[in-house]
Amino acid sequence: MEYDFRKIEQHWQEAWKKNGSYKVSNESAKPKYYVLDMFPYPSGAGLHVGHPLGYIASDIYSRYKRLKGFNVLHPMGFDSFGLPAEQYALETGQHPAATTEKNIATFKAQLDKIGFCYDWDRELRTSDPQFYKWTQWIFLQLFNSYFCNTQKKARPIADLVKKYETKGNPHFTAEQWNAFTKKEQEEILMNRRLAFSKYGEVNWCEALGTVLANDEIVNGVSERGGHPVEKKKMRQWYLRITAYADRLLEGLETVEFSESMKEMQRNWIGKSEGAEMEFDLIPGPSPEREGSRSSKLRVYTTRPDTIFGVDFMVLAPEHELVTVITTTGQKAEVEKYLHYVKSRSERERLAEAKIITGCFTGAYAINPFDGREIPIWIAEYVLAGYGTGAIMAVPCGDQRDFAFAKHFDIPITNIIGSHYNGEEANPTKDAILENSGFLNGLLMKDAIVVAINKIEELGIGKRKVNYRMRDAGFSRQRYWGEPFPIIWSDGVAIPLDAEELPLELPHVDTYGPGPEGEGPLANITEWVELTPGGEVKRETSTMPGYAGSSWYFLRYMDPENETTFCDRKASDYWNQVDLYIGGTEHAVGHLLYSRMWTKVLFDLGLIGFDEPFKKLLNQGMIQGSSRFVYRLDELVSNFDGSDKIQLGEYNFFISCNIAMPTDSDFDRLRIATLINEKTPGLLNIQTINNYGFSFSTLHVDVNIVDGVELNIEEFKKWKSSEFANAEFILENGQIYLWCGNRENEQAKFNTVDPSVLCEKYGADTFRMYEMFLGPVEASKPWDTKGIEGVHRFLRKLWRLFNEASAKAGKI
RNA sequence: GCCCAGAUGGCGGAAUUGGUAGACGCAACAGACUCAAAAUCUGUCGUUCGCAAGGAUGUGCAGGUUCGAUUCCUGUUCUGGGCACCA
Repeated sequence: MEYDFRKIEQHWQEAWKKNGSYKVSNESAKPKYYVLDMFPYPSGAGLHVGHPLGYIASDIYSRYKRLKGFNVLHPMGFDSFGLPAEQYALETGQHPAATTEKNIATFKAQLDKIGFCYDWDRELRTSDPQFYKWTQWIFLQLFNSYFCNTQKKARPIADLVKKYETKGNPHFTAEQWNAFTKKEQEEILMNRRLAFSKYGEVNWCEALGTVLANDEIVNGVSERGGHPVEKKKMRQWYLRITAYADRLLEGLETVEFSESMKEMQRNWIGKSEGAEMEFDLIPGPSPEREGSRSSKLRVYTTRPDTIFGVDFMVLAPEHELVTVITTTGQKAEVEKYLHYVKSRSERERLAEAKIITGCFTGAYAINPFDGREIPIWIAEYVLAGYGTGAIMAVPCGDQRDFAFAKHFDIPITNIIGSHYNGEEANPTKDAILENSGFLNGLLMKDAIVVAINKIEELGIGKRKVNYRMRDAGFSRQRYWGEPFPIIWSDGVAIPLDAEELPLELPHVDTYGPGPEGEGPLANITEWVELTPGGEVKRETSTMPGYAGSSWYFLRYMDPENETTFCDRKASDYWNQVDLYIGGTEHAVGHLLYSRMWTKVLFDLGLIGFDEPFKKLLNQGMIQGSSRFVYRLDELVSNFDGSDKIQLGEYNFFISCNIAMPTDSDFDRLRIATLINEKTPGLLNIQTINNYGFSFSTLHVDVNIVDGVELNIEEFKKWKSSEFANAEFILENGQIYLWCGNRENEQAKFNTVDPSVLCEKYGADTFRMYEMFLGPVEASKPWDTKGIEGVHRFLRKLWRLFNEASAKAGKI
């Protein structure tokens, strides 16, 4: 009996649909199991073979658990708000809703071909008003909550107001609070809300016309497109994720994520424990310093044990004390340096991190333990935004301090004896301290605590924990996102009532930015201005891409509910996602945000668990295996390169091993001879050895390649017959191609549409082949060739089974 | 520089409470069917010595523990990923 996969698969896919085989109920006596895929952004390019890897793995596991007697929730939906759709709208004028709708249809058709067991009745889209109604609602919960530092959890802001009204706080009494104007009170409350608004320096990207989050910037340029990013002051919304830093760290102990994933999150949070301490400044003769409010310098250090090794102080150039302490003598010098720093973009600063720059202020600080006078410098390598923006430099123990001291000839004190060799700093904690006053003879590890205790005892500093993570920017100057349910009146943010949700995204005619860097919504005056003249107006930013994805896993549990985001009964039943599968690229973005939202919802008693994902599996990337063809570019004289003959226009394509033999230099004479066979007399064979060839490599569409052999006929037709007149220098009658692994990208012509493979070999072959490539977690190159073997295997299996059944008289 | 993960045939990769290394697939080679090719089927397939039977050797490298190590320990090299003036 023939293995007619088309008939089999079509029959069953129809049967599943007709019978609603994969419809899941929230009422079941069976134990539950929740398997979730990171939902895709429905891009215009459709699915490629890299997408389904995780989906197939989760689908197989869902089916397995179902057969094992579990009630399995295995839904799919679309992360349909986002920048690309808007970019496309800007370019083509089509409404993002329309293109998104079309893209989703393509995705669903492709997914259906692969035979997944999703319960499509639970499908959701983040751009659907019935979905983002609840994204807005949760935003309001964040807005109306604060983080209680005593209970270490979120509580309604009303509790805080009550406390202020009756007891006040260290900065004001209850009476003072009650006497504040509404606006003043709101400003104070804004400092505590979990979703809050403030003027802040944001990463503004001119080219994209939007503000970017820290994790959307790589090496000072935008992750998408590599555009320059600059600092700009704007009123922005933020999520107070830093309040949850400790709980986000602790929570990692309770979940099954890969060690590297946990490590990435820990690095991002960047917790460090140390001490903040104050140094007296030497009162000098400079008249400019008279009347300055502070004569202390506060630094942050994780190594208070090295206090006797401090040879200089460094302030960030932006530090407020810089202008205060600079002496008359150094003033010109410092101003010159500050000017230089300002002229450098973030990008240059990062790129040229190795260049040591700095400037002496002329001022000194006093070491409280030995009275030494310590020169104070300013330098770029100290960041204004971390710690106190000032450090105590210990050159014998810190490499950067060491390099700085060497560069500016600052004498170095050795406090670690033979552990320091004078050649480089040694950051050890295992040395016995010397030249260290009351710490002499102590092991550094032990001295840390001794030093902190002493510092606290003397009242010159205290223990302090620092985090690298900043509060998450939550505003985007964009159209295609959730509108904020916020109205501004006299500078006070007023939340909409829950009954007014969803605040639907209005239609716009143009997607270009509004005035002063605002989003496109700012252009719709009639929507923005709620009173004539705009005294009362709507917030015009929209929420970022991670808003919807921070809680979507809850909505799948109860997708139709019109009265709440997710019924407590449903979330108690389905509880955490038992298995979450997706790519590593969301390690610090999506995963941290959804973990935070979950904790807030838990704190407010809206759900019963505080970690969203119990087990996380990161599927590896399937690298597109790109194919390149060699094209002859030019002939260059060996002697001075002055004599060039351009050959690009002839479109000579050369087989891989002739152009780039692995074991020897290429054979000029042979190539020249072959070329002259095609175009007689083009090259002078006699002098050919005085020349060198140069080649370029072109990406070839992998769909017109059989393994490493080019399909020449198809190639001539490719790209609207751009290479119709090309000449081919063959090897064994073939053009062999060079292979390289690249990311799957349309521009590199290395994407394979899974539907095509399902059509040709069947979904079962395709699914099985993806699993055969190796462990799901590993990254691996895609090679369509091996799929044949899996297909043969299934055919053999089918035949064996049917023959055996026939013999047993069962068929 | 720091952190994490990994290294097994020509290739993707199996195999761990420590017990026959190389499952399954790809590629390659040989055979069957065919006028022929494709498709399909059968067989061989780590390296090495041997006509063969059989032997030696072999899981990045160097050691160690053990009756026995791909598996455990120490050191080391390389590869991939992440972070990086974070005091």
